[in-house]
Amino acid sequence: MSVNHINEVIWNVVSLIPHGHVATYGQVASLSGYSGYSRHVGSVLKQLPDDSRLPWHRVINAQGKISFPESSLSYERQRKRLEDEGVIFNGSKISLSVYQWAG
DNA sequence: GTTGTGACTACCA
DNA sequence: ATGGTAGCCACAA
Repeated sequence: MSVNHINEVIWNVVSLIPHGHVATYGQVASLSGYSGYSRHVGSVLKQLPDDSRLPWHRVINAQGKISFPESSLSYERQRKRLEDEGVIFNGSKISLSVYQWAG
């Protein structure tokens, strides 16, 4: 499979994450049909333009946290977007109830 | 071909 | 809970 295809399915899966919900990099990779490509998911999101309409902020790591240092601006940006959607944070971790959205 | 790197994970002490 | 470590896979030097 070409890399183009991988990116396309990843974009598609990310776009399907419902408002107010989140998915892990691993989940996105698996649902895209590319289990084990979690790191690549992060790579794809990193390359998105700032004006992208993709809900990249709904993708978090397996620890239920945002994959940015809490001191960073990126962290603040992602966290604010999630909280604006009603996602609850327990410290730096996200409430478990929002994990189930597919399957 | 090798090495280092990353918005990752699972496992183990 | 937390830090270290070893897999993981694509990509750029």
